[in-house]
Order: sequence, then C-alpha cells, then structure tokens
Amino acid sequence: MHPWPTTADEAIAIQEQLRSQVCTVNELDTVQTVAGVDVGFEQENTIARAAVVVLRYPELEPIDHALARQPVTFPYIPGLLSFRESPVVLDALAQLQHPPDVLICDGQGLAHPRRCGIACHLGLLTNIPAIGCAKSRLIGQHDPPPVERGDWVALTDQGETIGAVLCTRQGTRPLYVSPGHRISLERSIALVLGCTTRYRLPETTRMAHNLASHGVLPQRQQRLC
DNA sequence: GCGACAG
DNA sequence: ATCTTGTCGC
Repeated sequence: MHPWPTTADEAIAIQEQLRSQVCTVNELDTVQTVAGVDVGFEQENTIARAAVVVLRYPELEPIDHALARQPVTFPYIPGLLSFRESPVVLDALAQLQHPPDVLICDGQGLAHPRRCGIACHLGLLTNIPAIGCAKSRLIGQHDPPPVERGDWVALTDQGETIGAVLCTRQGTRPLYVSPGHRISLERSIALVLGCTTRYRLPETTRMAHNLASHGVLPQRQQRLC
C-alpha cells in the first residue's frame, strides 16, 4: 500500500496521504464478530508482541485468537503510534481463521492531529471497519466527562467532532472513542458499549491485553447447564 | 520559548 | 508502554 517509513517526517507525509482515503461514512451492517487488538513489549522495548481476540457479538464468546512477535523498528512518538504497532498487528491478523467484522483498536482513530490514528491506519491496511478506543486523550477538547454508563460528550477539534468521551462504567475514567475506518461515531459508541458489559474496557481489549502480556486467554466464567 | 503529547 | 501503591470489584 505504501512503503514503511524510517523517519518521523516520512511517517507524517504518509499520514497526510492516507487521511483522504479514510472512509468516514458507516459501511458496517450487522455485526457478528468483533476483534480486540493490543500490543505489548518485551526485552526493554525491543520486541513487540501483538494479540488479537475474536468474539461473537453480542455474546462476547471467544471464537478465535492469534499472537505475533516482531522486533520493534519505530520509536514511540505521539501521533505516530501506528508506525510502531501496526506491523506486528498485521502479522497476528493474518493468522486468524475467522476474520472479524470490526476491529477495536487500542488508540485513536479520527481523534488524531492528521485524522489518521492507528484505527484509521489498520482499517485502511486491512479494509476491515475499525474503531479507535483509547484510555486517554491525544488531541481535542470536550466538556466534563459524563459519569453515567452510556453517556458521552463530543470530542472536538477545529470545529469538527472527531470522537466521543464515553462513560462505560460508573466511577471509572472515560474512554476516548473515535471512528477509524468505514464506521460512524454513533455505531462506534454503540459497539464499544456492547463490548463493555462488566468492565471499563471492552472485553475484546481486555482479552487481547491479557493474551499479549501473559500469552494466555483469561479464564472465562463457566456456564452451568 | 513553553507546555502537551494515543501506547 | 512500564512501575508502584492503595482501593475496589468479583
């Protein structure tokens, strides 16, 4: 799609090219599966480890997962996260037996200085609708965060709405939800809420994080039957 | 120049 | 991201 950059200037130039290719209208129909994506690091940040977990929706029952490891080739620079984390994520995604209907990414989507956060980038690289779901803010302004689950306020930048500050659980910090690719903000919010029945973070993200950091899926509650 | 800055 | 301490949920 595009050569992988070595320098920050090259990476920024690529984002400026990609931003026009990001689809901001909703193309996502019925959702049967959602995937959580997370990246961790080993050996003093020299090795990246990506995990992807696919869950049926809305049951949130895991049906597939994959792990990948790869040397790190790009430093962490605010605004250029995707150039550090995307390569190993693509490796993990390629191993899936069941490609998901939508990706829930750990980071921003449109809520990015060049409207090209990691959710936009992964969405473009895979052509899978993607949502940015970040634990903290990169850019944008907003009113005080809501305190009731399901409530949200707009995240804006230069007069445009770029995302939402969403309360997924009372008494916890909000999530920064922004569309990545081929999905609307409204749909992004609804899906994140559908994946956060019991926890602050989406179940997809929690399971991927566990897989990336410990190499195992979290123990799920056994169902009595 | 100074502060802010996804993970 | 990672580390550490205290609190809370399950």
